[in-house]
Amino acid sequence: MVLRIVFFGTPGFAVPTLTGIIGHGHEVVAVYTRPPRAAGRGLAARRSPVHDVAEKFALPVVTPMSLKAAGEAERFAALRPDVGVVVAYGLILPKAFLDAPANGCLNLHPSLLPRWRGAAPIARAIMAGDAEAGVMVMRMEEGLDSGPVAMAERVAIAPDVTAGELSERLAALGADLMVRALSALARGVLAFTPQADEGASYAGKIDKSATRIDWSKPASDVHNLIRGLSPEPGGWFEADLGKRPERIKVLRSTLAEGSGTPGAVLDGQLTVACGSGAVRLTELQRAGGQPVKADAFLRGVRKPPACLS
RNA sequence: CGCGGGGUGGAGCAGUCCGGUAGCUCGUCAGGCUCAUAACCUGAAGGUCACAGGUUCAAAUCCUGUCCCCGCAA
Repeated sequence: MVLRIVFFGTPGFAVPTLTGIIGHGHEVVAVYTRPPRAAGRGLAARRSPVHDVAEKFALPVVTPMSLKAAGEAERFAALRPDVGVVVAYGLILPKAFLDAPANGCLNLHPSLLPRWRGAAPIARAIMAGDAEAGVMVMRMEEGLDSGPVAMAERVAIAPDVTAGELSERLAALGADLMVRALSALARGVLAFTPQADEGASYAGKIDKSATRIDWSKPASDVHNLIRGLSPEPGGWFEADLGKRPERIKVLRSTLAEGSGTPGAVLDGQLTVACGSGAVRLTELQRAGGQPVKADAFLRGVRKPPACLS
């Protein structure tokens, strides 16, 4: 049975699921995505990754500023969807949207629910030092990411993996999971298990003020911050490399041996002392520059920094 | 027209203010040394200095315009 699907998604994370659904022959009758933002450096309005993909497949694209606006729920219901599929859309769906499709709305969420409900589950899981992450397909209800779960996939979080890498992996696994869930739904055999509320935690948005590296923290915390924020928005520190103090992002690091005053550079390989232990910075990005490996970074610096802040 | 940094052999950078031989640290290639090596020594190749005009005896450098990359902010 071919399902009539309305897809909701915005960033690159949602793209594999959209293309997966299309590839499995379902009828995507509309794609909702956040409107092009007057974002970017100059002013240029930029369309979302999902928007671009939807256009490539000549799918109708809908970009409401708000789903609460008059007529939006009616317009959605008029599409007569069998199911709504939501992946990192960026707007809360009002109850009228959740109830409109015959089978409700399914959401793909990249965490092991009930842990890390909310906005930034992948980054939060890494920053917290979790050993495991995952993706889940659940039926949406009014609570935030609290609906009953139908399918799940777990993955180990490797010691040095970055949020970007993990996100890519989960996006691919999640796309496959959602496709399977939709197949089961089409056959009428998709079953749901309620989430336990004990153990629930919330993954709040990443506050820019929390992206600065605090060298006085334990090395594991520093390392987890760096990789949890990599590549976006990026953990950073400040140092004077010869001209004036500049902001330097750290995209990649490893735990290392050593100790010293927090922020002190302990050797010629950018091993930096933390509150306890040390981390080695292996990929960095200067303001205005491209991300580079540590050796290239050091080659371009007049004097290697001795102390980071 | 939000603020700012940048484009210089394959990589990362200096040189630009104050015009006058294309530099540094690496990489690559060749040879040497070595039991051996990512180590060390010697040598070599590799560049329209983003693009287009202008000024000048002379432009990577000064002037004008264009393209592209990035940090911040939203």
